[in-house]
Amino acid sequence: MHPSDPADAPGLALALLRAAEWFDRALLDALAARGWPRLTRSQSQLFAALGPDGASVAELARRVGVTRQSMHSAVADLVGHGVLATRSDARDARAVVVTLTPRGQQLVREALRELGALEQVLAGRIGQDAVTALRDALARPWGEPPAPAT
Amino acid sequence: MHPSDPADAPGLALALLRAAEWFDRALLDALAARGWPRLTRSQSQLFAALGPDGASVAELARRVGVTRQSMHSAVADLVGHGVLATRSDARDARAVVVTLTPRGQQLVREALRELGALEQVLAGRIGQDAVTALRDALARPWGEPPAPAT
DNA sequence: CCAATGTCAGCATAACTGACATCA
DNA sequence: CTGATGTCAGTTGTGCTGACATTG
Repeated sequence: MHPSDPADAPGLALALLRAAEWFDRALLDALAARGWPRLTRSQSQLFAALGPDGASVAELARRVGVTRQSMHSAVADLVGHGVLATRSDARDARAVVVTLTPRGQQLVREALRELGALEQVLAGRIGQDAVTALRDALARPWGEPPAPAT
Repeated sequence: MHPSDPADAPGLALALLRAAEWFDRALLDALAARGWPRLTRSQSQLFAALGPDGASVAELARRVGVTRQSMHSAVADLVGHGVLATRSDARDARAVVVTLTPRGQQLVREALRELGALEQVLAGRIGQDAVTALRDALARPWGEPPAPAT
C-alpha cells in the first residue's frame, strides 16, 4: 500500500470517520457510565459551540449547522435534563440566551477531562508524535469542502 | 494554543469529525451532481465493506456495525436504484449474496476517482506532508475505543 | 414594510427491537 | 435442537419544511 496510491484514498476518508467515532463513542459511553444523560453527536457539538457567555438558539444553530427548529428541540431536551438554562436577553426581547447550569458546567468539565485522558490513551497506542502530527494536520486551514463543478 | 494543552483536546475530537464530514459531504455532493442517487453515510460504508466477490446481508451488517434489518433496508434501496444486485448462494440456501451491478461498479470507480481528487485538493491546501502525516497517524493501530471503567 | 427570532406542528428518514419462517 | 439468515412488521429518535406571532 504505497502512501500515494490513489486506490487508498477511500481509506483516508473512512479512517477519519472511524477516528471520529473512536473519540465520540468512548466519550459518550464514559459520560453515560457516570450517570449523565446519553448525548447525541449534535448535542456534543452544541456544548462545543456554547461559549462561556451563552448564545441564542439561532446563533447556536448557525454554528453547528442545523436549523433553528432542530436546535430548539435539542436545547429543550437538555434543559429538561438540567444541564442547560435559558434566560431572556435584556437588550433584545426576541432573543433567548442559552447558558450552562452549574450541573452543565460540571458535565463539560468531566467531558474535557475525559477527552484529555482519551488522547493520552491514544498516544500510548500510536505514539505521541503521531498524535501531534494528527493535531497539526487537522489544525491547518482545510477550507470549505470542494463544491461539485456546476 | 499550546500543542499539548489539555484544554485543546476537544478540538482534536471535533476536528476529526469536521474532517470526516469534509470528505463525506464533498464526495456525496459530487456524485449527486453527476446524476447518481444521493447516498447516506452508512451506504457509503456499505460500498467500502463490499468486496469484489460480494457478501451476505448479515456479513455486511457486521462489518459496518448496524443490524441486519437496517442493512437489509439499505441493500433493498440500492437494488432499487440499480447499483446492487442479489443472487442466492448455491452452497447455502439461506444466504443471499449482494454484489455490484455494472452500474454499481461504475459508481465505485467514480467515487474512488473523486476521493483521489479530493485528497489532491487537500494536499494543495494543507501540504502534501500534512496529508501523508495524517494518513500515517490514522493507519496505526488505534485499537478499540476505551470502555468506561465498570 | 422587512428581517430575524422563538416556537408549534407535521413529515421524512434511518436506525432500532420484536417476531417468524427457513435452513445448516 | 441450536444457531444463523433473510425478511416483515412496529417503534423511536432526529432533522427537516411550513407556518405564525413577536420584536428590532
